[in-house]
Amino acid sequence: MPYYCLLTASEKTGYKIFMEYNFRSIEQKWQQQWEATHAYRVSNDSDKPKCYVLDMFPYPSGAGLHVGHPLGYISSDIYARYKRLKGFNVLHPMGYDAFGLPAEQYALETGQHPAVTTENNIHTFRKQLDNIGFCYDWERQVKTSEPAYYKWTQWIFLQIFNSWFNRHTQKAEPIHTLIQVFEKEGNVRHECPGDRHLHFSSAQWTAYDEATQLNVLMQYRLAFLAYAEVNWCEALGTVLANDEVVNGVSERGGFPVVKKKMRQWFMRITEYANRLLEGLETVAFSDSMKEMQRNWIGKSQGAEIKFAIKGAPAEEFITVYTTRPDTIYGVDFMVLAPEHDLVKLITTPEQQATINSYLDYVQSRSERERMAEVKQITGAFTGAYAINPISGQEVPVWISEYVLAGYGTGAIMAVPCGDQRDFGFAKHFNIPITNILGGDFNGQEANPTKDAILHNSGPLNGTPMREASEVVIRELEHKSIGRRQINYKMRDAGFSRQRYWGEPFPIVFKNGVAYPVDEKELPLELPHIENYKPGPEGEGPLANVTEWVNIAPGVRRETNTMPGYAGSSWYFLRYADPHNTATFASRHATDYWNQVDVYVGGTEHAVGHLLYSRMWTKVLCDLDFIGFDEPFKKLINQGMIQGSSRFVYRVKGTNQYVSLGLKDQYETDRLHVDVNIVDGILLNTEAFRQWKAEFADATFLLENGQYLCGTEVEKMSKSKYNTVNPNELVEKYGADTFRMYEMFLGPVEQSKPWDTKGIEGVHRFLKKLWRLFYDEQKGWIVTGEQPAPEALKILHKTIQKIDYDTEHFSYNTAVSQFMICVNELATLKARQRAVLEPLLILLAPYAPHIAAELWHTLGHESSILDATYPLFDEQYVKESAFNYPVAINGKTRLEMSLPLDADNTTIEAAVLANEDLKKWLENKPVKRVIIVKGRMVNLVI
RNA sequence: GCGGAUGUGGUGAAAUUGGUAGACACGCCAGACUUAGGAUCUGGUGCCUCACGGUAUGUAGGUUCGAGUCCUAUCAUCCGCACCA
Repeated sequence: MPYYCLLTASEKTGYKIFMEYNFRSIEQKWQQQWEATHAYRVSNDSDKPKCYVLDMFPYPSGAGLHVGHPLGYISSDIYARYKRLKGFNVLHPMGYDAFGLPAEQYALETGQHPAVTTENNIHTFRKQLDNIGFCYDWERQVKTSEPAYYKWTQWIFLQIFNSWFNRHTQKAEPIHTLIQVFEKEGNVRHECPGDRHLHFSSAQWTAYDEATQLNVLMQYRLAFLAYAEVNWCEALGTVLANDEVVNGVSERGGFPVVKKKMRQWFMRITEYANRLLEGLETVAFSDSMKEMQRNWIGKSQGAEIKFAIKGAPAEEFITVYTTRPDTIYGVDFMVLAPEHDLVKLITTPEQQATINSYLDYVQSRSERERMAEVKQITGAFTGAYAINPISGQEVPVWISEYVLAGYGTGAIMAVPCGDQRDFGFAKHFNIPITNILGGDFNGQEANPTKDAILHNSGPLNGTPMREASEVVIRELEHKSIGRRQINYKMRDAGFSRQRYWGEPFPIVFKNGVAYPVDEKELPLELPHIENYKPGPEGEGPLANVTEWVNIAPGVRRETNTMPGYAGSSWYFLRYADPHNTATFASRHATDYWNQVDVYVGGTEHAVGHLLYSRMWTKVLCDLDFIGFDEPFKKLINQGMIQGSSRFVYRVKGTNQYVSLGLKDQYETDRLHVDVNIVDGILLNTEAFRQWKAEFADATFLLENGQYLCGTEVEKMSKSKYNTVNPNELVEKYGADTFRMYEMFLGPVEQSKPWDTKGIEGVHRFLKKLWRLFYDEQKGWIVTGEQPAPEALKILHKTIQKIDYDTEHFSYNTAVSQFMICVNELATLKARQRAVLEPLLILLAPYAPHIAAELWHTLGHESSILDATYPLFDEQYVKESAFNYPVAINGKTRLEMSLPLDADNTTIEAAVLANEDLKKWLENKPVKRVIIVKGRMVNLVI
């Protein structure tokens, strides 16, 4: 480590400078120092135990970082530094999820290439991150939009494309093993996941032409092509994301959006449903997080039942999935999803017009709306009747938007007495309701119980529902009109985007059949374009780059790109070996770093990113590229930092603004005002006038000489002017203060609104800490004396608490403990090195710069980053007596100091002998004495 | 609609997991030092009450010697729901 010129307090020059806590020069100095010495460089070879601490990498948006982002980053940084002090070799990398829609949208509006804006944004992010003093090993940075990175995204995609899921072994295997099976025995033992009704023998397989064979294989591949609906906006000529569609029209321009079927790539994640579910048992995610994933996967047990259609050909059935086969006699009608293939076939001529107009209506409805708006019951009768395969009863077939095509079979058997939505539907359309619950159904609402005795159920009458399911399933299977079925709510994950700014697929189509590009051709680079407009027929912009798309006559490249989660599904593996050009990461590196020990990020990724990356990890593990099948051992969810917006009230039609308390006397418009020109709720009126030209002539109606703003907690966003830039706070108070303040706000997992106000308290704490070392007049005041027992006591209490809290991510209480400790040491005037030195090590993960500075001034040549973490010693904190609260009937009345080793009899005697107690006892006899040793005494009278 | 989370002073919160509610801070009040204070230090600060005391953890019940913590019901707010990342 190069020696840095440091002025100590004893030197005459610069004497004054180091009297005060000058965070700016300290932080700058140490950041430069750490960079120059590569202090955060991490090696893949070490004798130390490893620890992998990872942040969810950010999408580098144009808005830059706001105070919400660093919350998780600071948490993980503290943990990483702490683990390093504890003797671990810690991998703590950072990178950018650099592909994405906003950059492309911005390109569309401004003509700037996404690669350029993304690079600019990354630059801004990096500057902001560097300010806060993180211990990232930047030599391992990844950017998902770089060819050197997405080469491996494409490569992994090809591995997934070239794999199938063997349900017998529950593992992915290379597709050639499946071909061998087909050649030997057809698909008798391997049900086709893409089309269950596909059956062929080995003879048939060998007779198929190549295109047919490839089509069949596509139905097995883990990355596959299928048709699915997208939000199609004719006017914009493009496919829209769900959040670009508002109330059935495009967010931009308000044009109508309809659903359109397009050929798309998918990940067959449903094959992994069970393993994703079981894997949850092996990871340390919060219960709520596991619950969310379980619900998303949505495993249910039930039966698939085929209902014949009256008057239709015998081979046509309405197949339904139900978790309640026991209610089969309660089926009063059937409901198909409006998109169901049978709708066209079974609708009677008389009902055709009704059905058509209903289908038009449904076209305009988003899936979200269809699920959410249940109060409004809609539907249409097809005119057809289905025949209950168990009871033989004929029931009408309806279509309704509350049945979704993507879930189950896209059709349900409706049991209104047991299902509230079915009940509402039946009531609304006057469909008679069969009561199979007897007295358990009141006719006013459905009763979804499983504990009733069946009525009106033919031979099942009198059977408890829980037993009936089994009976019905057996009969269905016996008659071949249904079967036991496990169903998952989870759907295969759409993996195509009709966009430019994403990874190109390494796929070419020859006469419409998909072929993988040779691995040697990777990376398949994204061609540079100037025009970001969509291609014909809703294809992505790449379709316009004809020279890139058309390779040879009849040979076209795939023009879709991969979605945002492609690059993020495996990036944690790349950090282990980021510069490898021969493979995505060497087996040596992934074996060494293995699973991420702690993963920190927001709950918004609860299902999407976490499930996809878990799936990719499982595939790579099955194919033996890595040695573990769960990527993240432990997950910490950081809460959202909400914005706290401020409002001014403009008198309608004027440029006059009235203070909060006076606004009701006027008719006003509420306007967001930049929180950065408001102190608490006091508006800086001068800054307001300068904020925007339109406010230059603003006049104010004040209360008590002040302008008070209204407040509201909202999402932190630029448009609400409630974002707070960490840079400004770091500039004003320093990175150490900022880091500790973010942690002081409350538990990491909890969401809370941002309020800058309290930061002063943390800053004062650091200044107070500084004054333990430096006196304004005397300068450096640390001594080598033996510390007082009180000082050692508070030190060791602090060691114990900080160690525990840091290990458990309880950083808010850790910061409090630092404050308590420093307050106490200041009161004790404790200046001894033996107390202050361990305290600095404890503090180093939280406030690394000030800790490093004082450490250095204490005379250490070696870095505090690798100091030895202090050990807690109980002898210093032992107490001999405890101040017992004495309660009567649970109400604390007085306190008594008693020796801690006193036994219950002694305590009881001492308490009952207390004179002050008399007035509380009101001469009533003590019925019972409850003593909790070392805690409290309670007398019951 | 489904799923998840959160409700404690004026504010952010703490509470060893069933045992003295409000630690630590912000803010506010009073005072000291100071040429000055947006520096620093001291004291106070849940609410009601002059006080004695009473009362208090979204609301309503319950279990318990004892409940912020456990149970039941209920209300409110926030987040996610598959093409934002």
